[in-house]
Amino acid sequence: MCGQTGYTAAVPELPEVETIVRRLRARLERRRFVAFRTRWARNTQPAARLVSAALRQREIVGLSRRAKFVVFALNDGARLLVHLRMSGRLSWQAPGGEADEQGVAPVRREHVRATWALDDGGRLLFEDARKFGRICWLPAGSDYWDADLGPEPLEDEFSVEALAAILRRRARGLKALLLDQRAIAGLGNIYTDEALHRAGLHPLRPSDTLSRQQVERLHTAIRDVLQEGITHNGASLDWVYPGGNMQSLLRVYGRSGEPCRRCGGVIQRLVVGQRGTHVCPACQPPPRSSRAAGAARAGRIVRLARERG
DNA sequence: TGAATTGTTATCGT
DNA sequence: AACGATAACAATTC
Repeated sequence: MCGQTGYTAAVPELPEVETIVRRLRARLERRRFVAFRTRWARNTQPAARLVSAALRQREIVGLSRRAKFVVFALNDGARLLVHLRMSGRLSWQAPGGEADEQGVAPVRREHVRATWALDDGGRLLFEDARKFGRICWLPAGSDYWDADLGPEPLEDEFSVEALAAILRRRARGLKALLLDQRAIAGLGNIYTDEALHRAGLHPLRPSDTLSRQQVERLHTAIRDVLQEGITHNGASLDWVYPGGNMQSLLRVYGRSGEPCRRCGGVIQRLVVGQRGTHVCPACQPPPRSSRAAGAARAGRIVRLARERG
């Protein structure tokens, strides 16, 4: 069970996208696109016929991940980006065969929004129940996209110093900052909650108030939880992203009402920036300001209850 | 049945 | 004016 919440979503974050890329790489690298079709034009930029023309006979020279984007590097220097957003999935279909399920949920034909035919007769399918996913073709040399993304947290450039500078530069709640792809690339709701719990930091803690030791703990927590996610092929919480094992290792996400695995306290669910947020109140003490705000809210609720009798 | 889910963008407030 | 917080929105599932 997931506490009081009836529905959870396993939106692909950095470890899930990395896993998808690794699974697809051998199937796609050195293949050529022979056709592209979209059944939901709004998800494709520029217009589908332009993308189709641009991709025809282009070879995929590299498949990689940047933030939560799947990146196809093409032999003319252009790049094709796929962002899965909330419910996107990419699956490979063998020549003349069924989709390569790898033992996971079957392709839902009605949710296939785009297809790429490959020169070996195989096909790449883009399924996306909620239609929030995006397909974007970038001409050679275009880097405006990359410029808006923060550092990759698993790369060497993401040092303790780099994180300290990011935290110091702005005075924001830690959760909002970690979710901001312009600050750090690749974290989503699950791994942000997990990293903050491991670091013993509250999601509302102002980012510019951390001690050096706390910055170090957060740095370690972010890298460890993402690396662990990749090692376990990501977290599978529902039909969106099957095939991973990380869900059984989560310490707070989706565990409201259950005991903290570190201290035994009860995991709580709050809403921070309109996002469901999971904390251990003992391991992640709220900042003074949020404690005061919480007390004021609680007082007001009590008063209202009294007034109503 | 409606609450829950994310990233982007527009708007509000300080 | 600049920046941070907040709301609205896309569409679907259970």
